[in-house]
Amino acid sequence: MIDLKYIQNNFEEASLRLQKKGVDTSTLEKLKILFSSLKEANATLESMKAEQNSMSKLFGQYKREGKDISELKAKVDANKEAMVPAQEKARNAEEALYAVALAIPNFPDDSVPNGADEDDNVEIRKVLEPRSFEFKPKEHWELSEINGWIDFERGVKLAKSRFAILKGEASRLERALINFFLDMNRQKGFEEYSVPFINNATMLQGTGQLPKFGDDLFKIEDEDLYLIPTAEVPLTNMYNDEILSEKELPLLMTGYTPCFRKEAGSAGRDTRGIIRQHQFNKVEMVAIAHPDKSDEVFELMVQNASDILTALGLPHRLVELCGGDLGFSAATTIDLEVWLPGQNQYREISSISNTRDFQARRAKIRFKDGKKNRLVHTLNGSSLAVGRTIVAIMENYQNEDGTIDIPEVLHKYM
RNA sequence: CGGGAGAUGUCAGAGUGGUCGAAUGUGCCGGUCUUGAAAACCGGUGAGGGUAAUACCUCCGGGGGUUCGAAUCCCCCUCUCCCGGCCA
Repeated sequence: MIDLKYIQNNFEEASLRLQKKGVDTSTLEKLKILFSSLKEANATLESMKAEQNSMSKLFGQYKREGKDISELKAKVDANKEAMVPAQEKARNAEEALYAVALAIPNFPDDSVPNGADEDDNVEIRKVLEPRSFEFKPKEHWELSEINGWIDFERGVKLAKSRFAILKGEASRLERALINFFLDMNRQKGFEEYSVPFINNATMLQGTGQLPKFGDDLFKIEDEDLYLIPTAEVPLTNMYNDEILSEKELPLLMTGYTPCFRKEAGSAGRDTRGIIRQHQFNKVEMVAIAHPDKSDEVFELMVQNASDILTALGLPHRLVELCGGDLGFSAATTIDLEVWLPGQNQYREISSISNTRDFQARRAKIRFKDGKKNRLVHTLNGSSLAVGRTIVAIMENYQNEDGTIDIPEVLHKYM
């Protein structure tokens, strides 16, 4: 969540910053009004409560002294009755405020480029030269057919569209990749975790998926539980509502999980192949960092993801997202896009974000800074999306007859 | 899924209607003592909101209720532990 006090005290600046992310001033205006009316309602209610408390204390005193309490009781009863509407007002004000506040995205960093959508993203650099083919490279679903790697039809039969089955060598490749990614992350200092794939609503709110993006989540029937859309949710929220000591920062975590997404609003996009599935595997990095150190950690994460692609011999580029393409919780994001010769384009394979204190404020993750408690910075990034890495290997390592070579670094894993 | 017990500050653990944001111990921070450390002794030490700073408000698993007043009484829920069932 964004800092409401900051909005109140620096409205113009806040409004300008959020415009980059497409939030219009009227929404912020509304938020500001709701915030002041909450403060006003609370002030009224609290002074009534204070009065009630002091009268109640007197009550006890009078009784002990054997004094007459009928007059006091009348006063106290009247005040109590008067408190009911004040209470109602304060509760409504709070509800109204959070309904708006929780749906406002994070401030983008000042360094984030302006822009409306992915066309305005800024390429930072390319890594590795795409190989030149003496034949027309095939797309991964064509290669799948030749090698019998992916069973789309039976995946759909088991669940529904956008589910698939990996078979034989493809399945073993997936397992190898997961292990390879985790090992690479561990070498960079990320501690490995195996976490629940189902989390409750509080945690989803902590990282920003709820309440606004509930439509993208698979919910467990009759339970306050959801299938996780990314390991970012459980890893970050491990420290939900905790106060850390400064010396344990930064916490660097990694974990493999399947991810479940409804892909609402993606109808018609990437319907062929396994680029966009309702269930996919991913190895994730999450960091909880001191606010002054989160930029360093961010660099480490970006470099690590890029190094993994390089080790696999996969050409890729780093792209800085513009304001309009930035995710809800992110203050800054760098995407890694891998070269797909079959598609003849770069496609997203990793997304690394610094959310600053946005998630920390929602999830109440703090650290002791001397005597004070301060919000941490949280960061997350894929290292990497497993399914898309398989696609990238298929297309980049294909031979003219459709067979696929396995990258050198993976040999010991298969 | 059925039966029983419980949920209080870092942890342990008192507290059954007002003087309780909460005894005591422990941990942590600071000090005295010491060449230094330990021990001993002294002091400090929960979270959120509010304020210029005080006041002040909220929080004893969560929600509701009784009462002038609730950690304490009542109801619902969640979780933990023990016993049984089921099961990788």
